[in-house]
Amino acid sequence: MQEAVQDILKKNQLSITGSRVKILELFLEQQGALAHGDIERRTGEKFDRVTVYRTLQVFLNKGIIHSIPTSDNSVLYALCKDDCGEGHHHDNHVHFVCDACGTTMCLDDVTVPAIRLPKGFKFNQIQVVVNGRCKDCN
Amino acid sequence: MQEAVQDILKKNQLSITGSRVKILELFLEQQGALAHGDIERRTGEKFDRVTVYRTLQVFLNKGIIHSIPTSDNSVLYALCKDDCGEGHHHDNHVHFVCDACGTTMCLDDVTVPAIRLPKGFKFNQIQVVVNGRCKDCN
DNA sequence: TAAACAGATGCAACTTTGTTGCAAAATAAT
DNA sequence: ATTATTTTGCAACAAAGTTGCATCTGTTTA
Ligand SMILES: [Mn+2]
Ligand SMILES: [Mn+2]
Ligand SMILES: [Zn+2]
Ligand SMILES: [Zn+2]
Repeated sequence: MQEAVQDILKKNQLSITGSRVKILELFLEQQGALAHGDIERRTGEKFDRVTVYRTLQVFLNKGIIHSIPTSDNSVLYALCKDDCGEGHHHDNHVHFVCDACGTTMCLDDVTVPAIRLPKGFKFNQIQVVVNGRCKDCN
Repeated sequence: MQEAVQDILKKNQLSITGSRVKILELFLEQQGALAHGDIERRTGEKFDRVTVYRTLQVFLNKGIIHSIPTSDNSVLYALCKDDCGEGHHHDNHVHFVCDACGTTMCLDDVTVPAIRLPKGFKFNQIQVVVNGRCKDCN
């Protein structure tokens, strides 16, 4: 775990600091997605709110995490698989939000389907967010 | 236009007030989606911010408008087609965000595709948001 | 290893966004 | 026209996010 964290930071040419290590650990030891608020709480308010914002921003830019849009206006973050890098995100998988337990997760094995757009439209990225009940809440 | 607005409000058993009429007009004379901020600006700050919030909330509940999640955390609203009602939304179409001009629109003719979820998952709603270039920005 | 450098952090102050209670005003019903 | 019901605006507040700047920490170099 410690190793994995350091690897990721080094690979992305980021200096190894307390907040980055701690926040990355949170993502690694968690299967679901995390909201900004979750992170603040689970770091035990050890870091300034501003630092958390900036750390997440850096991770986003480097392609270490990606953001997941939700219908209730909150932004969630989840780890990217290793083929994402600075600028390029290749997270073409479906996201699932459980209405019962609230968990939001990446369905890495469910790829987003092709969409036929009207004439003249060019697509760049397709986001699919599914609401429902996860396998633990049935 | 005036008639259409009154019809919609009456059909939904809403009293006809200045803010409701004005905000509904905005939606009718606009093809794209509107953010809360757009609405405040385009009503000329004529109504209190709180009133705009509450009006949008009422329209949402009644199924007059629906909300569109975007990757940058902002919530957009667009008119529902007439088969939506209190509680039930039937907006199973794809939403498109133009990276060039920023417009967000409903692609009413593009229905959301079926998604094969893993065993044990039950879906309720599927949101598809496509980024790219609209037909005016090519 | 120590000094120098670059980058990250915390703090304060601020902006923007959203919420709530309540009295006044507007709308609808009688 | 009077009454009853909703809606509105205000004020006060809470939550979320941003920015500049001085200080501190991690990294590099000698
Ligand atoms: Mn994901
Ligand atoms: Mn729509
Ligand atoms: Zn669940
Ligand atoms: Zn466009």
